[in-house]
Amino acid sequence: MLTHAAEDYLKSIYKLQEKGGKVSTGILAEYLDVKPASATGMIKKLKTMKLVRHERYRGVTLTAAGKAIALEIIRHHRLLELYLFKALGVPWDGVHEEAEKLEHVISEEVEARMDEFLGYPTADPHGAPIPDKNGVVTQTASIPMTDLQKGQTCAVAEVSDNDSALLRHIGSFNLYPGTAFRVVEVAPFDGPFTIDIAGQQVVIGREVAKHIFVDQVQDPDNV
Amino acid sequence: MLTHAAEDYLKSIYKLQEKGGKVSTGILAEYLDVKPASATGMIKKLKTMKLVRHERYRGVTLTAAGKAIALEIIRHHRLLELYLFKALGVPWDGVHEEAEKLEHVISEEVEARMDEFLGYPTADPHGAPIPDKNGVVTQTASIPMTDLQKGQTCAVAEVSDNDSALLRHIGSFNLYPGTAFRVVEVAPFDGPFTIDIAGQQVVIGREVAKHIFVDQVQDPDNV
DNA sequence: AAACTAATTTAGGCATGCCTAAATTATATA
DNA sequence: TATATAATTTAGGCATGCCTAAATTAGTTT
Repeated sequence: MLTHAAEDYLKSIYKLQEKGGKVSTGILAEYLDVKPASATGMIKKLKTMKLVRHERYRGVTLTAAGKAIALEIIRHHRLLELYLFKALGVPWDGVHEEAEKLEHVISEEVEARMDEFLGYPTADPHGAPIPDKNGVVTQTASIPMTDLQKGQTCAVAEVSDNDSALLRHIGSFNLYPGTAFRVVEVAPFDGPFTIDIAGQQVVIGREVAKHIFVDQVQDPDNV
Repeated sequence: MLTHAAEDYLKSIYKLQEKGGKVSTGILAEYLDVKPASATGMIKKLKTMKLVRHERYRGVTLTAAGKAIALEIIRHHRLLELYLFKALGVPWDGVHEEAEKLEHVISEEVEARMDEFLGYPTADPHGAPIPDKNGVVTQTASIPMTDLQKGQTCAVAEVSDNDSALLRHIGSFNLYPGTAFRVVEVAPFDGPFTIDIAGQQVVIGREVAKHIFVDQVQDPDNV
């Protein structure tokens, strides 16, 4: 079995590969809050285990085996987040941290029981997709809220999960995934967004909006 | 924060202290499946942390601080066992192993939510007492099943939790804590027990009976 | 009391995974 | 092309927690 640290490296490589593309030692080290020299060491070890490919000075890639493990850990993480949120009522700004520890430790049995309890869900409380038990990820297309125009309606698809204070803030406006809203006003010069959620008007700063992703975007009827 | 290993040592010292009395380095090492030299090393470290008292060649004792941590871990373990059993339907012969890993990792928040969900329980699925959040243990008096006489009635109070196969065996007779039964026959020369559970007669070998503890013992009416 | 046995502790080693500092390689600029 | 800068890797160290082998201490026997 792999160590927790090794699992964290594989998970991080997968995530960085998803958005960025090339995963350098430095980027990986920064993401894991570790020095580059430490990342080099773990990369070497993972390479001997045939979980990653690596060419000096050229970055890391997951092998099929490495990707499978990364997806397994991500699945654990997201299932746990949703389970803690729905079954135990842990507030959504706390589930990430908790799942970060539990994801390395739960058995396949517990994974399966949570999955069943939750009705085989496809997204965690922040809207991130949950890989199925075969490692298949169903991605949904979404755009950053900052791309919205005045008058458009949409639904929250996903929010960043790593900043607890930000999540509390977003949660206070009820901007959970699935929530629909309409853009009432976009202040000029990269100013805040005023939106309408179920009749309530709230103002969302640009920095916050960058961490919110939406889908089901529709233009206003009267244009 | 303590390491998982240190927590396991404290927990083990507590448990050995409970039944045996004096906890020697050797006993502790054997219990933890570790060499005596390793136990010596950890004992030294725990001593510098003022979690145990130790005199060379004379055994270990928990300090108040050490006992508090031990009880906290045991509370986690037993709450987790019951939660996994009741909320997720993990079979009772699997919950021990799972809880063994999770006990070091859950937050106070999750502990509290499980406690609430379960209605502030006082015993785990094997009948072992769950310390309350202040570390208070409510012990119930029970006797080994092997002390029972023909004709007596009683209820299962507790069963050993560390042998998975044994638990499956006991479970197949429905001998869960709380289950009442009557002793129909005790075979001579330390032979097996024949008991009546809800009208069904089953035979329990002596070796198995040693791991079952009962309370509410009553003598037959017609004697 | 001396000697033997059992328990415990000390000493030295190994793997993991982090660190800092120095050396190396790649890339961009003059 | 030569040099400066940035990224990466190597080298050596530290803490944790396990191991084996050897030394020490305690307790028991003769």
